[in-house]
Amino acid sequence: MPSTPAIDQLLEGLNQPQRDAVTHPEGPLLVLAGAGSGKTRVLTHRIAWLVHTERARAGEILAITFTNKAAQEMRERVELLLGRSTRAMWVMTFHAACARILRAEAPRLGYTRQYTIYDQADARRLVKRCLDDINADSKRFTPAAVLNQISDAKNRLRSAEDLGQMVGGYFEQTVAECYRLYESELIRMNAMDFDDLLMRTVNVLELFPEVRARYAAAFRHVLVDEYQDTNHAQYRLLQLIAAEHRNLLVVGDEDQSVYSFRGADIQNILGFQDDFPEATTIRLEQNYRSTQVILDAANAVISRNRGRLGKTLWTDLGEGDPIRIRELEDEYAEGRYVVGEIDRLVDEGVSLSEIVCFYRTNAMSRVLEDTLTRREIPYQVVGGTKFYERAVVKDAIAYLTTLTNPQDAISFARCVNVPKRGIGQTSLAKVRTHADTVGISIWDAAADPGAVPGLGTAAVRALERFMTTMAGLREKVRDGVPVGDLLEAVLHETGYVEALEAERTFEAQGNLEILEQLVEVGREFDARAAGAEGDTLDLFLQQVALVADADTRQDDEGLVTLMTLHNAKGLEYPIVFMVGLEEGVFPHSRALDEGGLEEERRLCYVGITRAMRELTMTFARRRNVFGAATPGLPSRFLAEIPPDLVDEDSRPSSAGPAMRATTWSSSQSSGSAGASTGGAVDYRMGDDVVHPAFGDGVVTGTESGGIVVVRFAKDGSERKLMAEYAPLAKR
DNA sequence: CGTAAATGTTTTTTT
DNA sequence: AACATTTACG
Repeated sequence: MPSTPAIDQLLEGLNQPQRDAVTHPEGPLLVLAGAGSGKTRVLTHRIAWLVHTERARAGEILAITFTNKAAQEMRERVELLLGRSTRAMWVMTFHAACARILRAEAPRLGYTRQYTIYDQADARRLVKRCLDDINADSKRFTPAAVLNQISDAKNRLRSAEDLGQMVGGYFEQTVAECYRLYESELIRMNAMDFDDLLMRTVNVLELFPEVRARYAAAFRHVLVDEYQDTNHAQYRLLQLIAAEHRNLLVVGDEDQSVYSFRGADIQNILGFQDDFPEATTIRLEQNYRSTQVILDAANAVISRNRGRLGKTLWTDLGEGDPIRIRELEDEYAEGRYVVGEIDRLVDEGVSLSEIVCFYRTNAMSRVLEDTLTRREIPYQVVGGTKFYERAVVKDAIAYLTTLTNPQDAISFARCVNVPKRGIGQTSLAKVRTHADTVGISIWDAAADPGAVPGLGTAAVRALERFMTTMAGLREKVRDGVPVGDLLEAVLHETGYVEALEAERTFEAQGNLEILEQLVEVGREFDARAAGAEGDTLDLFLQQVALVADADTRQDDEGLVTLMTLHNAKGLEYPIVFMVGLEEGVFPHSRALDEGGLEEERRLCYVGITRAMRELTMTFARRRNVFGAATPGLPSRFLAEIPPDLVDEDSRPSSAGPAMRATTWSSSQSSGSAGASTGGAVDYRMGDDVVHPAFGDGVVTGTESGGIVVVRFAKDGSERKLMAEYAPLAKR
């Protein structure tokens, strides 16, 4: 029997709970998977098992992952297990699945199949325009903040009307008004933002029962990874699709929920048993990744959180090395320390690809990058300025978008005068107004520039030339020219490449190389999509719009990896550095303001549990924030790690107080922490002081850890300074 | 209309 | 400090 050994193979090496999850017969299943407990294995083996035992055909499986990269990896692993293609399987992110459903169903909502997907920058630009249109006070209503509010509403499946009807003050009503206009603008331009992809899919499924029935029947088995990070729209989507077969398998860990700012609702995983009373729950608590010391530290930190389902990780990998905590002078010393350690590790035979450095915010990567570059250590940054967010790439994409979606005024505006063609803001505004008044698309208005009132003859001629070029390119789109060739044609016929070449700068050269990469991406897409139907350009644009920075990570390269803690989820590295463990940085001050301490702690838990063998955490006494030196105290998370797990000796920074890992939490209460610095001055409320940068001030308070609060006369600002280190003097 | 200077904004995290 | 947007001027 050929099937028996294969099934054995599928279950081989799995522990009992993993095996139970993989062979779960039918019905809802909740897998609470601690960090490093092999949840990806469970998911891949489960899918393979379903197909292999003919409980589902490939096309009946919908598997949701958090990133495109994870989807791709999952697909590859399932293919390896099954030994056959998984093309019919839906293995993708929520957003990609929704985009795909909407490509088929969006016409029911008044969109065309060629709808544009706006990224956050596009969306913000549009919100800004809407705010201007409704004359909102630009001081109180920043586009980013309002877009956040709109995004929150959409993630809760609330329409602009819903929001307007809810009682609320002036602020809420203005947001609702902006939302209403923003929404009608999106529809007019045949565009959706990221949140729309989810909400519109839910709309389609709710409004058209026959559509819902079709997808609900099609997906016999639905599997969801990182369930703790789903928001309400995603939750509702799963209910609509999975309520029938009830074969919903969700895998998650409430301790790793770190996306509440994106609307993720931890209640989704905490309440799964209430939603599906017949659900089975399986816990995976054996960790196959980290040493016991690392797990003990992680367990100790996360145990401070409330409202957990509760689980304790264990391993049989042995104790391992203690966690190293290091105090550095500033972020440069921190960078030098980390890079020095990397050097040492490399000498010991460690591969660069085994090393990762995590930080709280993207901006913190720069110092590390500089230091690595100086020491000539190759590295990769995951996140930061993403390929598809580079201005040149967005320009090129805007051209393609304009060609396929002529209603998209944002993309049109982006490319119409790049390179410079003499069609500036004033002319563009006239065209736009004309289009709005007559009720035609911006493309149609521009196609007949003579009819636009008040447009100068030079602008008319420029527009005519531009539109002739674009019309020619549109012919190519109609003829089904491959994406790679089309991109090439666009870049040359519009004069884009020539303009860059004429610049003759180092930067322009780099941009040209980036564009070559983009053309290459197009060609690769063509190669893979060969034989598909005619509208490959739309598919390409859809795919490009949903690429995330986490997807750009490379493995098996001789590169050190740098990334934010948020990007770290789901990954593991033998050697982990966590930098910037300072109050205000991590936990981030803004998160603290919003009551997000527990989420910050979960983020810390995620970081710690990425480490397999060695974990080093650093903090700096001084850090430049917004270009100004800011004193820092060790993060409270450091004090939450039991002292006996920490290596306390060999402080790299000779200067400064000899704070021990075990003592900094207690020493914070004494006014002059650390003691050993000479000349520590006691400040009292009301003392007149002077600061070289901020000028004269008066002490308005003192806080634990040797912090004085000073109000400065010059700008009336109140600042917290560390009495010991700040260049502050009594008068 | 385009350039350069001034001004404002940003840094929390992302599909 | 870095970058985007707005303003002033040629």
